Amino acid sequence: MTETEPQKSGTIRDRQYQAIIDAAIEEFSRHGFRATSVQAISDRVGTSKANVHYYFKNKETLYSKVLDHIVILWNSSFDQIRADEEPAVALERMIRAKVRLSYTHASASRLFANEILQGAVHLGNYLRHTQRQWVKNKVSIIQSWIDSGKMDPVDPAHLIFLIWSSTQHYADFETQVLTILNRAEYEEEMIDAIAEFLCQVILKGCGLRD
Amino acid sequence: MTETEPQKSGTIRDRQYQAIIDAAIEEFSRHGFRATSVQAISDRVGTSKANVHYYFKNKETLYSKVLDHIVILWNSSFDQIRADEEPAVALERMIRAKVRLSYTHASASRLFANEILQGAVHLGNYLRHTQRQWVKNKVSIIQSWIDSGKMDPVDPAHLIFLIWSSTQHYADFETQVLTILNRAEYEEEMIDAIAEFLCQVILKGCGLRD
DNA sequence: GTCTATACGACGATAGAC
DNA sequence: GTCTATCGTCGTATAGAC
Repeated sequence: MTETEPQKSGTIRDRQYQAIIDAAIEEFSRHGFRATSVQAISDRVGTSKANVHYYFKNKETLYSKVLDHIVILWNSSFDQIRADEEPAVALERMIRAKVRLSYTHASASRLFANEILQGAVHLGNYLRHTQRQWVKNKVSIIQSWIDSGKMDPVDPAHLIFLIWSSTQHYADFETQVLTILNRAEYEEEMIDAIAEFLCQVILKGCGLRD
Repeated sequence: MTETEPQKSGTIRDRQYQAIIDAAIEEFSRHGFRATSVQAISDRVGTSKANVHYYFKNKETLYSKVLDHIVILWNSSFDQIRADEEPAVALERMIRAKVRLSYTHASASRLFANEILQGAVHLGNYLRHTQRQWVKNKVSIIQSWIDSGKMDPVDPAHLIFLIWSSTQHYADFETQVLTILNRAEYEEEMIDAIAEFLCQVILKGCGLRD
């Protein structure tokens, strides 16, 4: 955190700021940018519409701050896999971390999905620079594992997409998954079972098990 | 098609009706229900807002008609896999069909994703009945393959979710995928490569290859 | 620092002329 | 069957009282 970013505890201002951000994540994640009203956010905080505008000059900047928040979370959570690791170990760690992230930060995941689905208007630069570079880096590591015969020759970029899609699915399509499985909400053991299932199929699918 | 559903060709009424449905799919798929305006739909058709209200009494019923449209498409495209088939053949056919569907009907896929993401308010009944039954049926077929030792013991429901998520990803997260791969749009050969990649990893991951 | 009041545009929807 | 005009509501955003 920098000194320009308010802290959770401290002055009323800082607590209000954080409360608005938290409420905004929930609202934006369910309805996207356009369909979310400042009224809904202020209701959730328990303050007035006008007060939200006092802290954030308009809806756009509030949305941007929320996205910044999530991008920082994403970047810090994306595991740094290294070329000198065993691919089975590194990929399993990556899959398990992403499954947990989808569980602990489901709203953030849905907000991200909403933004991409609608064309990533506000995240274009992040995708083009930060994330493209991140993928490029991981692709070259995976390729080095393939070249040294440690795993099957699979397309590294699509492997990353497969890990992203299969793990995020449980956050983004939570409603569908829970409805079909006839559950009210996820439980710890179900999350572990999902991680175990994905590790089994994906790692074996890359020639890293059995 | 029933006689209550207008045809593509025929009277002006029928052509207009279909044009509005098509435009609505595009708008709703990008922005979801709430953030889509009837104005945007009528602009896309090239008619007036009032005229859309002449064909559909309100936004809600238009949205419902569009969802019906997509559900029918989904149901007719979901391959009927049978217990007496070889699992490798049946699952490969299912994966390839879903990859193609994400390519040829990307907007429909995104609209569906938007609806689930926002809590599936309009699709709750479909998920609870039609789709849950469909999954139940496929789960028992996959389980029979496992019981007869034809494939590894993997959780059948999660296998279906894996196939759904990994294939839909290329439609729903199209913007992210294309940006990271630095492409303007998908090409036929890329779609084939994706299908091949997913078949390789998922089938091998279930003990159905090598 | 928070609240009331309000401006003003866009929205969904309808009525009525043609 | 389509168009213009218009209604009431809700949206974002601001000004000013306290």
